[in-house]
Amino acid sequence: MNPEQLLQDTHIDKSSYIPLYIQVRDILKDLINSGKLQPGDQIPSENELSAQYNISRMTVRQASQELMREDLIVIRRGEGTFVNSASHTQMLLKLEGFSSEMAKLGYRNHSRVLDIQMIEAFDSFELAYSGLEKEPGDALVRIRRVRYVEETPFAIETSFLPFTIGQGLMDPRMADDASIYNYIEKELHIRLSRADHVIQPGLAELETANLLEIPKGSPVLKLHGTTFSMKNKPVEYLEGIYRGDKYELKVVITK
Amino acid sequence: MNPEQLLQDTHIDKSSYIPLYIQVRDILKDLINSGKLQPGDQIPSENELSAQYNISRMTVRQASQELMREDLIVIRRGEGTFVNSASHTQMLLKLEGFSSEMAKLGYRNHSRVLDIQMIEAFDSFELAYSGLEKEPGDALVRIRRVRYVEETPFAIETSFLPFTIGQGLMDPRMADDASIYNYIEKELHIRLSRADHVIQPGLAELETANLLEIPKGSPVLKLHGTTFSMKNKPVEYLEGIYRGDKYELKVVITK
DNA sequence: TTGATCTGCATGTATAGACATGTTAACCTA
DNA sequence: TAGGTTAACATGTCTATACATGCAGATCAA
Repeated sequence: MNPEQLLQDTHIDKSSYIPLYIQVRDILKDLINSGKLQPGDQIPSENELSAQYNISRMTVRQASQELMREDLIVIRRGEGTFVNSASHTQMLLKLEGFSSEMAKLGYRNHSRVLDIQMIEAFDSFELAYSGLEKEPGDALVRIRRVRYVEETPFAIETSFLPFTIGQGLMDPRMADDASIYNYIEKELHIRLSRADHVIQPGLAELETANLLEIPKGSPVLKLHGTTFSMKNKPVEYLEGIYRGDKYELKVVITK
Repeated sequence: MNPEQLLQDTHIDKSSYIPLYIQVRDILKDLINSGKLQPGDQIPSENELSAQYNISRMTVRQASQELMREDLIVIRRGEGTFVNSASHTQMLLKLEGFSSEMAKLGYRNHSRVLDIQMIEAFDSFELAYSGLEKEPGDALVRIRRVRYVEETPFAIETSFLPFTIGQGLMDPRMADDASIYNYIEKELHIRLSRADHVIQPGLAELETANLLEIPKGSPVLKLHGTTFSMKNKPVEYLEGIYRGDKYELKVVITK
């Protein structure tokens, strides 16, 4: 559908008390929600929209920036603006690395490496769901760590990395407190963009319980998901088990 | 500390390849993280900053808008811009109402009301943490519901509402499928803005397990928190228990 | 003293234009 | 044909300015 058809029944009211950028934002939102714009579709360019409604491009940008923050669209410089295909994602969680967050709050935290191994993809059942998209037999590096705040263990994290990324972490330089994300960003110069994770409740099994120093069967949060680079390549599949009594998910829900 | 002292050692580099608004953003971020600006402190006004660095006010605004989105500052029109006191909030979760979300995915869902009662504040231990800020003895309306997807129960939700808001829900019109949020927004014309929630894992107790049709001791997600109106008044305190096998938290983490 | 009004200052919205930079596809050339 | 260049177009950054609107404190009037 060309821009004229798409926007033909839309209009803005310059005399309205509703800000113009809100009106534009809502027009685009409606087009997406009504299905007239499908995931992946390109949205009329900023110049087209500003011409269509006779408003300045900066005003259009205010609208599209908001939609980008809401994850309804993705904006690609030089290319254009598109309806986000992951628009069924119901929830959005922003966070920083856990270490820096805890450090900011004044807690000392560190990790203890349980083991670092080279394994074959599909050794682990969950890899089938990992998004790492490895062929069977491809090499992966698996790192298992226990994470502590002060002297209390609060999580077990198992990272699966493609061999090209993980090999540098297999040598003895991989000290207990090395940050995998730091290594990927600072040493390999791969910039990370996002992670898709799923969080579920679970019960601590025996080995888990021992490592976390809690009774077997205690409630835990289980997390698994994939971290992606800026180029949208999966760089890590993570499984984490977090103590329910020491770890809670703080959440601010906004409309 | 006056603006001159505060900003005296800061500077921006107009010839840098780093965008000016990023430089300003990071200066302010540093002032906050270093403690030179304390929670509640007022940040130099947009005009002061634009004069200080000899950049346009729109560029300053780009910086402060980002910090606002990161929850580091609060901007109050007519008043000024201040360091956010709740800056320890680590995570941000966006979501829509569950019903509309499930409906969008094609699932039929409904609720069954267990009971609706008028109670006194602090009848429930958790109310002390609820943010409803009621005096002891103030009247509250408590609504307990079991929520179903198709014919399977997936959650028990207990809502505590201030009497002025909840009283309209106590009459028989409160059908099983009435949406509390719909009622508040459509009938009372109170617009909702955000909710602060905490999510933790737990184990299903006997009554819970029976209602959710799962074995006693099964893993569940426990949620509690407060929903706020646009005017920042708490309108609901919610406790929810979600089946771990039917409910998972889908999460997209972004930088 | 109380209440209403005014005023200064803060942020909110909007403009029209300039230049920078990333992406793609068409084109040209060896 | 393969490879490099260019042009068109997209978004990114930035300016200087204007007027609107919200808030708080000062001022004035009953």
